[in-house]
Amino acid sequence: MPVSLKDVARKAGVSVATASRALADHPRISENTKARVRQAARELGYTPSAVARSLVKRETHTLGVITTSVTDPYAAQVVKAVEVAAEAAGYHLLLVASHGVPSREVKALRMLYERRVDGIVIISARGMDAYEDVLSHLTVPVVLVNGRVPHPAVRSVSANNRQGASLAVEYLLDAGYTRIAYIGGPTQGQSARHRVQGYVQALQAAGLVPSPDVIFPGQGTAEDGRRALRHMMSLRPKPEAVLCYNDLTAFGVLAEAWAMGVRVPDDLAVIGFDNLPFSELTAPPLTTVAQPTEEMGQTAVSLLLRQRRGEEVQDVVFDCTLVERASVRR
Amino acid sequence: MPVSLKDVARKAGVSVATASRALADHPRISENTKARVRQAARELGYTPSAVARSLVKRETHTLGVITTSVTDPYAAQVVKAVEVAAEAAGYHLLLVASHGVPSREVKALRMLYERRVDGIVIISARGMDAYEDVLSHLTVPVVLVNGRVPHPAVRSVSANNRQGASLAVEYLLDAGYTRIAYIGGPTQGQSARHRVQGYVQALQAAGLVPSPDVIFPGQGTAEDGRRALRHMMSLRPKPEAVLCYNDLTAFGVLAEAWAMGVRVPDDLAVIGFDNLPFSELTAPPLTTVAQPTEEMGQTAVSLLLRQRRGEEVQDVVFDCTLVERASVRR
DNA sequence: GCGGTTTGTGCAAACGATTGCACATTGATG
DNA sequence: CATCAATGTGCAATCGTTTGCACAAACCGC
Repeated sequence: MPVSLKDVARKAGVSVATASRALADHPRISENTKARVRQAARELGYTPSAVARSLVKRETHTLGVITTSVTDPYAAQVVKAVEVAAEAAGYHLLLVASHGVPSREVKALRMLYERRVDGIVIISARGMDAYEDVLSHLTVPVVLVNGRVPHPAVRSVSANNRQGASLAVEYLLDAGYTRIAYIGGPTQGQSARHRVQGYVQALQAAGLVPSPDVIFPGQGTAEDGRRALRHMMSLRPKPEAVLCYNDLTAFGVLAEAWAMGVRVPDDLAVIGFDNLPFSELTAPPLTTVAQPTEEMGQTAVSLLLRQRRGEEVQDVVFDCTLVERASVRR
Repeated sequence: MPVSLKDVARKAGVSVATASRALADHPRISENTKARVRQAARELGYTPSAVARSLVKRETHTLGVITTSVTDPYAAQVVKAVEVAAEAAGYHLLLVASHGVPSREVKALRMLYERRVDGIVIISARGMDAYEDVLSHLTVPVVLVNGRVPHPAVRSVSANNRQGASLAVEYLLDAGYTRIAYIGGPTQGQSARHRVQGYVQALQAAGLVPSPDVIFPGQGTAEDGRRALRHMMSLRPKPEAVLCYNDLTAFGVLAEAWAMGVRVPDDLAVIGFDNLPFSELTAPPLTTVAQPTEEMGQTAVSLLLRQRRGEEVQDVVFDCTLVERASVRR
């Protein structure tokens, strides 16, 4: 059983109130008493109970994070960013995985609320629709990273996925590629919708017509990339380049290309999205669209904390940048 | 402000005690009352406060997890396993990153204790020595994954790193390689020490003498792999195969090999350790030693929970297995 | 119609902190 | 020496639950 303030107070021969103030370095407590209390606390190995403190202070100094899975490297990056920003502000993270299942996202939301976290960040939410009724009773700020929900109280910070995808396509166009394929992501998420839009728009802006038979479905997994590549290689004429919904899909393309003897970028240029740490380790290193995950995480935390202080805050959108590596010929 | 049980009780016209029992489905509360209370709770959007409950029940249903970083893919795998095991048992995770700094590990430990988590799992601990005094006052079970600490109250679950490394070397020997290099990991951690021992022992068991000039230092990063490969290629005779402390290092070797035009496995066989999800996506796919991370995570949680119930538990060690892929010729 | 069980509810004391207020000392001031 | 401010400490309420115990009403068997 942990030692409580009462134990410390008894040992120091003072009241609980005094012990509390002594440890909090209250100015009205004599140095002498403070010393005695601190001494007692040390000897007993006293560690204050954050749960008791949270109850009275009505704040837990904890942020809830809902993510699909820790093993999703993109999510991991933003979790990390959130973690350092939170840590810097004196907050810690209660992490829960939804495994992409909408019902579990809602359950997670409720559980975090029960635990009275001071703010909630949801990364890449899927089941937005079902949120309505849960959200309506929440008294805690929520921000979505790369997602949106119609609820007025929910803020979002996201990458400009449309712009990012367009950027990639323009880059390919610039490099002389014209027959450009696309491998899509989970259609429930808005990032996937925006990316395909960006792809289509950039093509149209260049006077090209996006052909449905080079737009492949996918869920953002490596396996989707492999499968799409196999289809792609059976097409006549073959695509010269492919933009992938995310890096993971691109990794699948690269892996399957190696297995099939397709040379990248000579036979096919490949471009990813997310700039995962691994993407500079592939053979060839992957050209990809980067989101400023660092800033996004920081911003998410900052929005949460500002909302908590009663400030009115706006959604924020970050532009993407292109990271040139060797999977596209220049 | 969240609505409290008092609000619900008032609305239903009963005492707080009755409201509490009604929601807990206590047998001595009439169906009628239960219905009224539930109704009131629903209408007000009542969500019980886990912090208040934790205070009286003296349990938080939360497990603390200390890891180097969420972006470390190995750690992420075991965090995930811990997460699902915890979830299944009705627990959630307070995640904190130490960034490999011993002092932060200790701080994290203290913070988790303050928050009265029901158990703590530490993944790949580094600064074991400094733990002694913190640990001595802890009244919460702690288990280390892939690490050990002399403290009697701390259990550990780990992979048999020595056996794993030996397994890899024997596999290479079997395949006809004899000049086998090794790229090491962080020497503070015990996993790195055991792996190099396994490497050395397997060589000696085959009557070979491990040569210091093919044992390269490293910290388990991709950059270490790249650097080591460059050194290696300048050696005469060159090593025919290399065992890496972990997959990340192996990825670096592979990436640099691609850049230098070194063919794997024809010019050099490469073998990793950890079997990260990405290791089947490299070119060529990486042969590697796998730890049963799933079981390890589950076991960690189970040890924690059993210790909490007062059971006496033992350390557990899992054997590693070899995952054959294409970075070693057969 | 009387003891005795069953059923349903509330009072009040926890859990472990924080904090407003009252009170007792001490010291300074006129 | 009376007055008042400053200093140091404790009492008790509070945060939002749970739960042991007491108690009243209803029901039972005889």
